[in-house]
Amino acid sequence: MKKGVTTLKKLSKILNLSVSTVSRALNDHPDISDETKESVKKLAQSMNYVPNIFAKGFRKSKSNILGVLVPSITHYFHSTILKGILEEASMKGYRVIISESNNDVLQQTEMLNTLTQFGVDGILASLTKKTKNVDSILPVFSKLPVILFDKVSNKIPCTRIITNDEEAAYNVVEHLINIGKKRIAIIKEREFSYNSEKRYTGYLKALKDNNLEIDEKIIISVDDISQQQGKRMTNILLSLKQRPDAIFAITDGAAIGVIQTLKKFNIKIPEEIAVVGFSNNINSTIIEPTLTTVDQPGETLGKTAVKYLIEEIESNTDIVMHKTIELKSSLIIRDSTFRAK
Amino acid sequence: MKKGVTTLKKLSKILNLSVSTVSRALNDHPDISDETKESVKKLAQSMNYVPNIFAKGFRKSKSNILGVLVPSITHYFHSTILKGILEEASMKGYRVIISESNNDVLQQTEMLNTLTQFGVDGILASLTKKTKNVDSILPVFSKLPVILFDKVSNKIPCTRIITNDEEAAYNVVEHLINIGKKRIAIIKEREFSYNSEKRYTGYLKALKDNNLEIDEKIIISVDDISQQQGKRMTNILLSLKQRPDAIFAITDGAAIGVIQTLKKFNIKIPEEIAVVGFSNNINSTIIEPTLTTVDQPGETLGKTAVKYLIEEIESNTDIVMHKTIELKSSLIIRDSTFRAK
DNA sequence: CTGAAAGCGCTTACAG
DNA sequence: CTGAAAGCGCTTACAG
Repeated sequence: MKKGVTTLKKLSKILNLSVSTVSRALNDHPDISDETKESVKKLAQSMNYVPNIFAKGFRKSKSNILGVLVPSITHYFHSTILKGILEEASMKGYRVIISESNNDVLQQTEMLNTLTQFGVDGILASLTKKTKNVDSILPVFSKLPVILFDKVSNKIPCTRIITNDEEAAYNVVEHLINIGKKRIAIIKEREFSYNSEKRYTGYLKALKDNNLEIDEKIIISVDDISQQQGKRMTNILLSLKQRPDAIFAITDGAAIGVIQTLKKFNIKIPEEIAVVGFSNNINSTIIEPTLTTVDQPGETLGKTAVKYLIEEIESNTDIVMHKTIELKSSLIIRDSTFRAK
Repeated sequence: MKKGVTTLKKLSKILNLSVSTVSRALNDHPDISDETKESVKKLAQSMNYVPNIFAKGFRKSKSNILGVLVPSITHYFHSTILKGILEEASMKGYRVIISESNNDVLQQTEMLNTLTQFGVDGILASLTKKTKNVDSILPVFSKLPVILFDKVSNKIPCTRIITNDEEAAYNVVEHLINIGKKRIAIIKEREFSYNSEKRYTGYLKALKDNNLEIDEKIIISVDDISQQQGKRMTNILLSLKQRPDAIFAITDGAAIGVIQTLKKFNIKIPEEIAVVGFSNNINSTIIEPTLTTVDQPGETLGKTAVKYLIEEIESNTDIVMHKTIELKSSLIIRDSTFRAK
């Protein structure tokens, strides 16, 4: 530690007050006279007094640091969530430690443990896709407040902040029906993906509500959804006797692969086959035709998650009601389903 | 603090040893017998002992936390740098606090100060483009180790980690010359942007070395480089009597705007006008034609920055040699300059 | 309205 | 090889 650092002790000596009084004055304790407060604060200011965060944290066993765990920081949607988290946290006087699980279950467990032992006041986590077994991370949830966002699990008792994937997918399919499509394929993830399942449920529901046939042949599940897989699965769909007239890919990345393959075969988008993605990545306006997709409110999601987490941290009761907050996302219609003339 | 937490005191009581011995055993102090060490470690393990990071940090006035400041976390290149930072830091036993300046000079100063007072051991920062006056952030650099990366300033005495922008730009221009281009335009930022200036210097040098005319009319400077500006500036370039036969945009975003505008006017890329960007964003493979660009080693840059920062933090001398580390980036040739048949 | 004192959990110079 | 004790900078119950 640099010498010359201003401490309560130094201030108290100069002012001929006790350390306790100085501490209380700085913390606006009601017992202290306005006069004293003023003189203390003035001196503190002029001497650039900054409380030692570690002494403080140590004393109160509170760090004012939030831990955040995401699968990958370069994932665009997650980076917008992080933006919201940073902003809200900083407004509330909290700092944010970020870690990545790299979509690896082992790393995820390790990171959660390290965050915990690093003394964060609470954790905001988005799980890896492959998180089937939650046993190894469950203990963390009983040690400190943890809130899950986006990639959540319903095997874990905690507050969850998500977007209305089911409804959004329902709207996607209704939009496709509205533009005259009748044979709507979906490219989704095979299993364990909470979000994919929700979107699939919305898809099924919309088909049923509109009395459209549900055909297993155009319901495609892949292990790891990606642009590559989008391409590959489109080839499969095109090889069917009865081709679909629309393809709903569960992610923008896959939807872009779909478009690229359709273009390769000179299939007219959206006239022959319409395409919809999910997430409104930057890419979705670069691809031609521009991609109809679902815009998810990343920043708002991040901010909301922070609000609920801090509420839990600062609440005095031990009984916490776990809520599931669903934020509205919105359909963005672009050229891949409907071209304005 | 939860009750039931294992502390050194508890361990010492159970083992009938002093707290000091337990502490030393856990820290592998040479004075302690192997026997004692073993039994202490065993018990600590079985009781899930985790050192209180705040007591430790407080005691040693070291937090093992690095502060990172970037203009925007959603910026793709920076998010890859962050990935590298997180990985390297976690390997070295450090955690990372991330903040954004939102490209705002005031927020930048504030964030640097907060990081400092939050007791981070050192800071990694990438400055806002508009950082002309560094007076307000200079004090931070004398308080603790700070390393600048990517968006640096040479008005600040510190270690800098950057990519070889000048050389990379030189290579871009040489590549354009090699494919037969003679009238190469550049779209750059107006001022104060360290990176833009470097790239511009490389551009000028390559033209001179190849005896090509430097024509002010095709050297375009914009305030805030973006896709929009790329479009607008292309319109200007196309309105010239003597059109360029290649456009080098200082960022991928702008280059994409360039391509979109050229396509609007049915100009053949690269035959009539070739286009090059900078950074190798995800977008650069989505746009058609795919974009020739410069790939910058984001993760390596992040890791390197962490290495140098930790070296400074852990060095015992007060005299630190400030270095400037330049990492190699590489030209990625795609369809916007050269189409494989 | 103010102060003296204890204590948060750890490390480490000093002593043996 | 081990222990007693001091102290890091802060907050807060207790006393006046």
